[in-house]
Amino acid sequence: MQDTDLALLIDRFMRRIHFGLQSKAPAFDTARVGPGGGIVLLTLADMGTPSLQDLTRRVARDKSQMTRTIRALEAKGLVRRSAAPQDARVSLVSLTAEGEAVVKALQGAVAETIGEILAPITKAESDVLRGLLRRALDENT
Amino acid sequence: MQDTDLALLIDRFMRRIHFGLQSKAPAFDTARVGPGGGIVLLTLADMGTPSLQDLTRRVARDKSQMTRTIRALEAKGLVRRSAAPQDARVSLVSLTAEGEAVVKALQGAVAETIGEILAPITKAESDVLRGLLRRALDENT
DNA sequence: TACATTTAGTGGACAATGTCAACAAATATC
DNA sequence: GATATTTGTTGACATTGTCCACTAAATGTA
Repeated sequence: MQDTDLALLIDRFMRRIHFGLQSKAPAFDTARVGPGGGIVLLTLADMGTPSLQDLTRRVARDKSQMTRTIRALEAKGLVRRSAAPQDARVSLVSLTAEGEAVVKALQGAVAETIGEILAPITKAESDVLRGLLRRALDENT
Repeated sequence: MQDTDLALLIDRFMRRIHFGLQSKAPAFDTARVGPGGGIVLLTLADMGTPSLQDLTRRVARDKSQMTRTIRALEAKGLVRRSAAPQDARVSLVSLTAEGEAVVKALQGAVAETIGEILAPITKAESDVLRGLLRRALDENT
């Protein structure tokens, strides 16, 4: 089955990124943010000030997990929470100045790692790759 | 940073697959093989009879983790180990008949899930996607 | 042959993450 | 106003990841 292959490829890509970042750890270990925290920080940089729930949906993790991840990031001063004006249930999450600095370092390390992985294909092709993934993932739900 | 986006997209894709499969669980829960076991089984179907080490490298997991995963699959009768003729250290892993049956069910579920995720793009485009990923991941190391 | 070195796999211990269910508070619905 | 739904929190537990030490077999080297 061809589609099965795609799943394995995606998994391998994920692990490659993981290992690549790990090997660069000393260079970007700005605040002992693990993989989980890193994904949340990068996503936050992309979303601005989402509610905890929107953030949870975007990264496709469990609510409870997100509560704990955010609390850890907050304790490190990288993230800030504020109550939503119109709805006292929701809490809005955003990066602090310190958090943004960590994000910059993270982005550098991730970009470098991705660059290494994508070395066999051209820049134009990697643009195609990104475009296809974005269309597939953004458009449904 | 654009490349950072790609990392987040890959992560989201991975999670999508995960959730998609989970929602189909009753249909393919042939032997209570978790995500970890599933990846190993699918990879085995692709590799034939690799050494434990080759398998470990391919799925990019830790040796010790692989030892345990294989043992669990073996206990379920899905996988078989044999000593390598020329080198008594290495143990070769392969699917049993029962294992192949489970793989077939898995492949069906995975293909269905991937199909749903890739709905927004055409078949030709998904071929391009797979081709690019394969070239990026297969060619280096 | 005798020895050190490398390689393949195993096992233990612990951290991080995933998952599920129960829960309080705020809001929406009727 | 009574009830249901949504948002986030907490607890408990399973799965997975990671690191390190260790055995046994193979390889290299004197």
